[in-house]
Amino acid sequence: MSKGKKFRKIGKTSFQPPKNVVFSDKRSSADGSSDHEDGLTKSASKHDLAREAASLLKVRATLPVYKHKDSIMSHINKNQVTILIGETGSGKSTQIPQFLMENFPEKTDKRIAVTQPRRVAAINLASRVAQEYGCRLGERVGYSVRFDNKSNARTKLKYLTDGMLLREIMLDKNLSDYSCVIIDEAHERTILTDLILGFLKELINSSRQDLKVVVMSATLQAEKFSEFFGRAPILFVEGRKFPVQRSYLKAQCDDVVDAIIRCCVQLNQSEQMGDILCFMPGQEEIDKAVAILSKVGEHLGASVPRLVALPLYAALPPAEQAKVFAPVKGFKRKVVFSTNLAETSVTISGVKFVVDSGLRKVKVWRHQLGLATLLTVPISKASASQRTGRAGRESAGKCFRLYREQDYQKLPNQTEPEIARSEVTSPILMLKKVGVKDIVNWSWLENPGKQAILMALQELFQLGALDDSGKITNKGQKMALLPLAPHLSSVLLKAHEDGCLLPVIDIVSCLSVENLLINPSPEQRDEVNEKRFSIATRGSKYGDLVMLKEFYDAYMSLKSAAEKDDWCKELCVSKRGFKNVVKIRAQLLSYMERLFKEKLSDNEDESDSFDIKAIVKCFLAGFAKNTAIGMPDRSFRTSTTGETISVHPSSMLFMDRSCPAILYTEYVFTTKGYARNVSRLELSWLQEVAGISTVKVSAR
DNA sequence: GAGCACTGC
Repeated sequence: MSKGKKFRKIGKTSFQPPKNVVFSDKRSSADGSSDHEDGLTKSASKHDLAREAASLLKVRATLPVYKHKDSIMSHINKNQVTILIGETGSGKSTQIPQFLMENFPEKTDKRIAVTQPRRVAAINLASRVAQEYGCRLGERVGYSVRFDNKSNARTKLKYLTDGMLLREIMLDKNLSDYSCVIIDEAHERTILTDLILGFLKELINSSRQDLKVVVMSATLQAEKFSEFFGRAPILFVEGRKFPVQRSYLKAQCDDVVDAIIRCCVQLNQSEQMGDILCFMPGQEEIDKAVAILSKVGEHLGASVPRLVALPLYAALPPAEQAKVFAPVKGFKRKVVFSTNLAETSVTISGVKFVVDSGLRKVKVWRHQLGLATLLTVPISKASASQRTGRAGRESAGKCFRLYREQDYQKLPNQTEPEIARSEVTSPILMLKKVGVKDIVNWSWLENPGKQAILMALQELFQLGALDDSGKITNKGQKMALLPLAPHLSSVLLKAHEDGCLLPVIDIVSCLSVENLLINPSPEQRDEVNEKRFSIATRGSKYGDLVMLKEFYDAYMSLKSAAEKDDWCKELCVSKRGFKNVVKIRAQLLSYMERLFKEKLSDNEDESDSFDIKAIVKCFLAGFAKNTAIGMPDRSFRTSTTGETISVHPSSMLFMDRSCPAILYTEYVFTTKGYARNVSRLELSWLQEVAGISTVKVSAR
């Protein structure tokens, strides 16, 4: 069958989108906080809501998807599964769900789910659609993301993060609440969307033949989704974006930072006003580029705009991130040096020029070694096109690709799906939770491979989540319901068993937050380290897990928000991170109470009295394979493969030379093998929990 | 002896 045949192309539209409709993945700030305005005052009357909706209707009517409503809906109505390819600005994420709502009127008490890979997107889309629909957010139209649920029993249209829908699947594998599930941004191929698609396929072929599924994606990959769902029809709706002129390098460059700086300086002289967005692989290159460009900028003539260099990456404190969104005033040009963060998660207005290094950093899981490697690799064509598109959001733009056209041609079409290069213990525990027996032959959109699956099954067996026949255990059932990686879940369950849940739950909560401890700048480093050591008196000997507990206690002992803020600043700790820790802790505690149907006291006097050995042994239960033994030459060798591993410089134990052995929660290979979140281990502790069973489990 | 890309429950 020819590929063209299956493509039903719907409509063509011209440029000039009204600005306020291009908001599919827009976010106003980078702090990702869940606080937001829904744009409606609480006292807004029904009349006001209706009037606002009516005025928005004019804008909606100009959207490509809206114009082709009838033909799109007739396809969706006729087929159980539809693949909808909608380019940026087509309006698919806001309109299609509303069309479906009109279709499934009051008679059914079921809902429509729309999934998004990111929280902010789910929240923003829901509030926009509530406005268009003319209801208060959380009534007919709502959303549900972790820690923030604005939906009720009457909610018909619910935007959720895909993690949230997966949780719902864990609790009700038939999704009996829903009549229709829309998977948005499917092309991003996150592990969670891939899993949902697999579950949906199984469902519609068994107990839910009435369930309607729409897979929405921004770019191609349509064939893949269509084949997966038994040749579901593919609809294509053009979007509205401005043209972006692309140019390539004539000769290969060997220094990305140098090439990017040259490009920015040249562009600054020859091009009209407009901000620059540079895509770089990581923090190291970005910090370097910012420093160089700031210096170079001092020597620019008065006839060209001043260059304002700004970094952007996830580990950057929110206040620093916020700077990239502020427009620059006067005869100035903003130059943002960003990681992949600006490719999908964040939109910066004012960008007219994109400079693309063609590189990104990816974490690749080596299941045979049980370690993650962080690699700098060339991007895919799809990713290059996405980066380029960032120059055409508001007007025509230009993209400078710092590689040759022939090198572009050699790039893979699509980015490798995340699941193909990740640890699959958590996904497989989810499959086991919903009763999948044959994991290898499950309906994987991308099969992670037999070896990866076997390693994960063995891992889950060792954690006690599966029995020796591969069946999920009672413990495994509980682990699957905890919002944690299986290893951390098993730490928590062990802590409950050993009666030291409270201190361990504090530490696990801290470990659940990325970038909780910010890497201080070289100038601040000694001072900050000294302060951290003075607070973590026991952590300085016993390591990072104990340190996290001491930090948590210190943070909680502060009364006012101002004190907390100062404390965070002094110790270079993320204050948003710690707020999250507190939320996660409360959630974990309530989930544990529900799992064990008992009140787990939260008011006992636990401060200053935790038992370090007991705590570390709980972590040993979850991370038995993550131990290394000290060698006479003061290096460490992993107890599994005997490879050399170093304590990461961010660890409390980096300078320590006295540990007989170490336990760590993460093993990452960058320039060399590094252990992160390191704890001191006495050899006797290790022996007490040794004797790891090595019984093989089958893949069935 | 000196450093991790990005999400989500």
